[in-house]
Amino acid sequence: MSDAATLEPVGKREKTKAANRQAILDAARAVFAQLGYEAATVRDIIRGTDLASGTFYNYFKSKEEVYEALADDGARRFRPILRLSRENARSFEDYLHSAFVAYFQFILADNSAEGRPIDERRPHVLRMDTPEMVAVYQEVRQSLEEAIARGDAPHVDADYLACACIGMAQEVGGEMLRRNPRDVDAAARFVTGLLLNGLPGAAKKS
Amino acid sequence: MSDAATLEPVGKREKTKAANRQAILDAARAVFAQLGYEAATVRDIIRGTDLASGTFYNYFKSKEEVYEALADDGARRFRPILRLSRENARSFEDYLHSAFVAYFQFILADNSAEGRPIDERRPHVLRMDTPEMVAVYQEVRQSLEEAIARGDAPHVDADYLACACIGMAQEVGGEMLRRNPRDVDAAARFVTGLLLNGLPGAAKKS
DNA sequence: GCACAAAAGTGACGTTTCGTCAATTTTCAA
DNA sequence: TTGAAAATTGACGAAACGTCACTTTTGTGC
Repeated sequence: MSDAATLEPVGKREKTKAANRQAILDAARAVFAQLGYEAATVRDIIRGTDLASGTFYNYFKSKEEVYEALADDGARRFRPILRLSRENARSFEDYLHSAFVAYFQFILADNSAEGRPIDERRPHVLRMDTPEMVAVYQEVRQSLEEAIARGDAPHVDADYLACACIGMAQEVGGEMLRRNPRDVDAAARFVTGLLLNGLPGAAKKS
Repeated sequence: MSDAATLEPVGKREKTKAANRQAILDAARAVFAQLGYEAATVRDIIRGTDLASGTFYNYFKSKEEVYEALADDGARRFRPILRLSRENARSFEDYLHSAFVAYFQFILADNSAEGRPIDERRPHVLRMDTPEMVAVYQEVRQSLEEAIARGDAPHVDADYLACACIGMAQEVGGEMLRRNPRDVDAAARFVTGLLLNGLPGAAKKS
């Protein structure tokens, strides 16, 4: 019981460093939710921790960089979920559907926290340019490319297709959050149907 | 020749007021393009005009409000173009295609100005919540609803569909701008095909 | 344990930007 | 022409910024 484990933060240095960074991120999440992104200041964030103002700049250059780190965090948590969808899928349709379900559930969970309306919290949009965000994009594109190569999907422009999927996920996901009740599965079925068969595939069954 | 015309700015008051507002917007456009949105300050903007700093606040509450006004402007210019697409369309497919072409050409024109990379200019995303932006959304949704009612399109959830169209237009449009050459028509064909027939409809003709 | 060097934390400080406001100039209409 | 309303001006105090000399904490070699 003494040798294994201790895989990451060993020394006290690294442990507090990781803890401080996380404390700042947590505080930032709370502050953004409460004041909105634009109104929040670096001081507001640091006040939510027991650190001094100067310490903030040991970890991040600015409020923007904190936001990117949060986005990155989200993407990093989402990626393995997405991968699972791919591995467990029995068909291409199944993959698409479960991937969208995963994404919609993800944003649903991320937005169940209290605070002001979702839209005011963020600098308006999950930017597509942080490293982890790009990784998610690549993951999606690669899945699509493989499906095409395997013959599960027609020969389409994989980059455009990935963009289309992400764009739809974002906008339809946002609309889903605005609705009541929030029906993740219905939204996922809509998008999946639209992708596979176009408008006829998205038609309501009535 | 003396009665008609003079529909909008008559008195000198209103004329300079409109001119000042426009001067601020123009300066803001330039400053955002040059410094990026985040780095730009209210002072940077006002320095681009011959007005004093205090005057800025007679017209806008903040940098954010200026950005919204710019987005609003864009939407206001885009709306009639969109309407034309609808009126001149001979079929639903034709409508979709020309609407996407219109949008892609629009963002292409908006981004041919010099400056730093597109992504750094804006607070990341054409927000969907300014009044004119909402109007564009409504315009799209209404077109789709009419097409459905007319029987040109199947019975689908018009709100989700409008969101999907807008999301795809944004992301695919962004990707189109990143490419070289920038082929507006190809992008529009991709999206239209995807909407009408799903993946098979988006397939490359090869 | 002790001592010393490297790393990290602290908060006061000068700087920059903010938003306001009393004073001034411009416009309009009587 | 004149006076009141509207708009502009720039200086000012408040607020946030980012830095840096100094202190505290941690790791290492003796």
